[in-house]
Amino acid sequence: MAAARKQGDPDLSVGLSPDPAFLPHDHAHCAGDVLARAEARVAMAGLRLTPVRRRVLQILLEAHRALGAYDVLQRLAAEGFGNQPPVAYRALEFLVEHGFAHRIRRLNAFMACMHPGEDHSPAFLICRLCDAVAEAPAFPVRAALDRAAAGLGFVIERSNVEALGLCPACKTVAA
Amino acid sequence: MAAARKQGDPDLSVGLSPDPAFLPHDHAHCAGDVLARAEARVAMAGLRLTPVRRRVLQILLEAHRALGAYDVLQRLAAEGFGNQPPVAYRALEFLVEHGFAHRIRRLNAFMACMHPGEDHSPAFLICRLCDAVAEAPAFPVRAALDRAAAGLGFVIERSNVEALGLCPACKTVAA
DNA sequence: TAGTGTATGTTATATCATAACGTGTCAAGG
DNA sequence: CCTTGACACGTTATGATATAACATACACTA
Repeated sequence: MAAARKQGDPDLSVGLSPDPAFLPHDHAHCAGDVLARAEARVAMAGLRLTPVRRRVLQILLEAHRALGAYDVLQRLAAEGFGNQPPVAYRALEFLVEHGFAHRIRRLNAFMACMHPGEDHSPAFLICRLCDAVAEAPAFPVRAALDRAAAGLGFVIERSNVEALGLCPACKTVAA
Repeated sequence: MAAARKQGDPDLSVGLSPDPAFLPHDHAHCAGDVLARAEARVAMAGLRLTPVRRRVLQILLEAHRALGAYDVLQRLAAEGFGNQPPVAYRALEFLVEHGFAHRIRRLNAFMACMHPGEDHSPAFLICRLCDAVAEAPAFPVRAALDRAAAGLGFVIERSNVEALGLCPACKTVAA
């Protein structure tokens, strides 16, 4: 499914391109620059950004919102890559594993990381009306979480913070 | 699947009953008292804790760990309730909706809330080895999250914080 | 009693995800 | 050169999770 729709709704996503970040920003930066930095980081780490993986990252960057694995797969297939689920899942797993993308569990979807290599305890703000997802800086959140975990003797390795609510635009409309 | 196992693993869950909270605690309190308080809260709120819903809550309390919807369903069916997925999903949805249970997305599972009516911005600490889940107090986490969201003009309605790592017991074993 | 709202039971299907295996590619070492 | 081993990709098949849609039952009340 397209992450931005409920099951059963028609897929209006192609050509719509709503901007899912809540504040105006330089979209060119989002795609081009992030991809360039990803290439650099991959080289540094001795990883392989293969054609499928690169293309999946591009797809996520271009969509600029959370996409389901099958959405990604559909686009891959249309370009001559494999058309079976594992192709998409494997590429997505690689990207998530190495911090180039994030998995949004509430939406069963994936989105490109907008700050690869930086910060990295992201919190996701998901609009329940338009399904836009913003990646909020969340160092303080992670710090508080670490303290809570420490109190129970738990060691955190990865954390996922997802908040559901209303983005500025939908908040206004709904009011 | 049982939330405590990977796909394909045999289901050893029946009769095992490992204690998923990381610190010693009064188990009787977990089940009996929590259920009693749930009954009270339901009455206050004008909700209906029907037989299926009550039984699902009991099942979650007894299991004392995260259970998949199909695990719950299996137990319901064995007791003469409906044996189709919606029966379990609807009851679970009710419980989650009203704060009697939580959905652990990383495990595709559900667990009883151990502090119904209190605090309620829980953070879940999930052990990657034994799949035990602890519900950590997370007021500071939620506060930090609210601040981050406010900076983007986003209004949080519900939040879900899940951390993956090692519980005290597994940390020791793995060392 | 008839009507209304809510919950449950059931059928069917949609959606998400992975196991398992074969094939291709490429670089390292013989 | 040519083998070997690691890794990624393509494909088949299936498993696991979740919901739409409709039928039935039950409680309340007008």
